[in-house]
Amino acid sequence: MANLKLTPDETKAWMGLIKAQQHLTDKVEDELKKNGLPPYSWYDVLLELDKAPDGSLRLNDLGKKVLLNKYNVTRLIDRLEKEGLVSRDACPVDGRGKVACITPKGRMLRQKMWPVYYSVIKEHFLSQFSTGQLGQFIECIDRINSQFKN
Amino acid sequence: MANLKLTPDETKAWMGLIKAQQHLTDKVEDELKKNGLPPYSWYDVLLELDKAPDGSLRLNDLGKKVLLNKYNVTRLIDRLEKEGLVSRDACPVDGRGKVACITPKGRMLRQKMWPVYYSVIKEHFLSQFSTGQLGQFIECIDRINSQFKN
DNA sequence: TCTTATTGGTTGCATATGCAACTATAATAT
DNA sequence: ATATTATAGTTGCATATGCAACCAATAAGA
Repeated sequence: MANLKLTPDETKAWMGLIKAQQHLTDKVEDELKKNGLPPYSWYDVLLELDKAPDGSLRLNDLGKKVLLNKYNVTRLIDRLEKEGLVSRDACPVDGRGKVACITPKGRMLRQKMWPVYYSVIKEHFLSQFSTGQLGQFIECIDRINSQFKN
Repeated sequence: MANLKLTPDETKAWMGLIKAQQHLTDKVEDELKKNGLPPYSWYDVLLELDKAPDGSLRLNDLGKKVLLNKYNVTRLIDRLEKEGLVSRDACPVDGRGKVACITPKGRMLRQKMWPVYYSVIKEHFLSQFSTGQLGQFIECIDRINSQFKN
């Protein structure tokens, strides 16, 4: 059994990350709501679809991109479909599959959400970095994330 | 109206942060579950209470520390109370207030959760930093968080 | 003091999420 | 080909969260 203790710096780094992300995403949700816009999760999938060729992705692949498990993808797509932001079509190459396809209305909503989202990123996140720091930060973050690619 | 564009690096930093934190907290929840332990949110409040003098805090203050709004604090404390991990007492100095007080059972549970939590932090977070980087990282994160201290 | 506004906390109802079971199709094995 | 197993997606039920309304007590104003 190992030491089981974190140094003060280690604690600061970890707790800091948790709280930072919580503050930031709270702020994003807050601003979206204040502007009468849907939650961030909607933006997240609309963006992935918007970027995808043909504006469509299989639910499964979409789930991996936005880090949602399958039942939550199903239901999120339910809601978006109900609002006419995506359509849900049969997958041509796999009889089990479904693809979500972003509609023009969906693309427009994403565009409308972006400025609000953008301003939070700019004001509360990017503004806190000096020029060199951003690169450093990316390096750390990438290392962490690379563990989770598969 | 400004530019509304992020550079590739800015995007990487932001999206990286979001995904990193999502991966890491998913992993924490995962490991806790795998070990038959309650969710992270329980740990978070048990820790704050454990650190507090007398092991107790006003619900309101607790909420600020764990970044939960009041109704969620009420309900989280409901659940912890039901399990005998905290008691909910009247606040001596304010007739409106309530304090949550951690029980011995609560302290023990926190201790039991710690190694599981610790190992995720160690293995998936700290292990990714070279020595100098941690300090850099803290600096960035602190800047971000300092905006939100009221 | 008496009235009004604020604050701390709780609750009902609507929505969102987790879990396990289920259907249908596809991939693998014999 | 047939049987088995795995994968994609959905659904019912239980739990958790958000929102607005609420109660009770303190604080602020006239």
